[in-house]
Amino acid sequence: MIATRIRKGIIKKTEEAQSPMATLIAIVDDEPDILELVLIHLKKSGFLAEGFLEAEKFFKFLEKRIPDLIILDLMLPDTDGLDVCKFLKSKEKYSSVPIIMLTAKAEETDKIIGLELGADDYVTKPFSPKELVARVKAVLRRQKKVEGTGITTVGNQLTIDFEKYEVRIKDKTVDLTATEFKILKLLSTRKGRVFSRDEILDFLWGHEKVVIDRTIDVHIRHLREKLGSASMFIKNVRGIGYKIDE
Amino acid sequence: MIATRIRKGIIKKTEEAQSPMATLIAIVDDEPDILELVLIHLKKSGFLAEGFLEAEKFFKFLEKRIPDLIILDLMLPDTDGLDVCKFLKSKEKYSSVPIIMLTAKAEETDKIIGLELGADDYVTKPFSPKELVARVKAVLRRQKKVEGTGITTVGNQLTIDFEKYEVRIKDKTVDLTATEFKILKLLSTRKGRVFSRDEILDFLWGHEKVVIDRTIDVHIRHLREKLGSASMFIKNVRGIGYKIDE
DNA sequence: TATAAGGTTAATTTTTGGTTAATTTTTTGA
DNA sequence: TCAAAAAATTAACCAAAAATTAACCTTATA
Repeated sequence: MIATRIRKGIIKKTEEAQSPMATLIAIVDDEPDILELVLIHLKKSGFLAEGFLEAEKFFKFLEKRIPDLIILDLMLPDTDGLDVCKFLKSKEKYSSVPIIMLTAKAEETDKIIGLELGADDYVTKPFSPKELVARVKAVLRRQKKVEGTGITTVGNQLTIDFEKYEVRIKDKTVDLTATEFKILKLLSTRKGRVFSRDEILDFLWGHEKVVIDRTIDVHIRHLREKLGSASMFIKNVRGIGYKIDE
Repeated sequence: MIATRIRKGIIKKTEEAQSPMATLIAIVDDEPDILELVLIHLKKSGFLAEGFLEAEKFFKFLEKRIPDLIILDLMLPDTDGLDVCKFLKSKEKYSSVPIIMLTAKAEETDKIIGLELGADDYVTKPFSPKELVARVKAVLRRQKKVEGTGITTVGNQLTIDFEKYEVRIKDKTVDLTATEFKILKLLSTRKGRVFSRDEILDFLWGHEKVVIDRTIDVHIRHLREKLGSASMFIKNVRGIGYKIDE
């Protein structure tokens, strides 16, 4: 009897351990109905979700916890969603948190602006909650968190160890220069997200150093050369910049 | 009485059954929300976790059980987290239990102080629960490796005895200065990990002393000279720092 | 207080790789 | 289908980083 209970206990524990970890999602939207609806659907899908009607309260929340993903309405009453996005991206702490934008208009220009500001995806209103949840999952899947372990993989043949500054392709180590490594790091920590050449340069050298942005092309070339077959994951988005796509 | 015996039995069985995973983690944090969140995530990851809002209760708990890892908020209402850390490290009983510090500010000085006091890692608020869990796993993983002898070997010709402050190359002892030894220790306890010159300097002298980082180059040179053939394991990563690579 | 040991600095040489600019190829839209 | 724009490629140049060397402090100790 006791034995059985012990067994069960163990089995249950194991199952828990294998289940996906709770993912915290923050939603900022000034329309209570929509906020409520989104929250319900996210929670039904097993996410931990927190909603905010004002940017103000959202910022308060941010001081205590960093969510795994942020859903942001472009149109907020107190602040502009784009400004929030810009702010988040400028802070080291939050810069790696993926953002999904909710936009009222499906204008192509908005999309571009969103991409340039660092959003990882955008959903146009009106939207179906199911679609939003699907997008959330897609972005998270792409992301494949690096945190803590300091290791990430791209297309399961390329592994990047941030502590060791080591890159391996199918267990063969590849020598990268510091700059090449940093670019790869930037792109791979936000898979799918497009980075402009200026953004990459800022990441590399900060604002002080002024360098022609064509330089990035050359670094990308070197990277691609060294990565060989795995270079297929580094993609150019014409007119905008570069990204990693698995 | 019977209850006690059953309990004992269960505990023993459980430990046997899931040797790597039945890890007990204690968290001390005065903010109920954060405590709750962390507990949820740790448990979902398969850890046994106990939370404490006050240092007082945590100490009571310590009299009964020694956790495998402690997560400690630097800012506690009744006691200073640093004092708790100092106390734990001073007691033979608890000195080998790894500690992860939660700090409100990302002040560099705090970090160093924490590390000097024996904390194994630190996470700055706000943090993502996932990151914390990943750090916990990383610290535990590291712990396992170091446990036991206190002797490390590099590329099976270089042995380092941390207790005796002794370095041998193929059974011939090598005389190192304290500084050289410390650098070798730092690099060899986290093989492969690249340390910047600043990190090495912080490890050597803390933050008070201000020294030009070129100094490290000279120490490395001396080290390499003394290590002879084994110096091949000390590698420079241009633009980043030094590491040991086997 | 003289001495030795070890840490630091500074100056010089060597090596590496980041930047530029010129050229070719590719993409896109009129 | 053609012209313009953007990206890829290539090689030369040069500046930054590391290695090396020697001289100079600092501190502990006899």
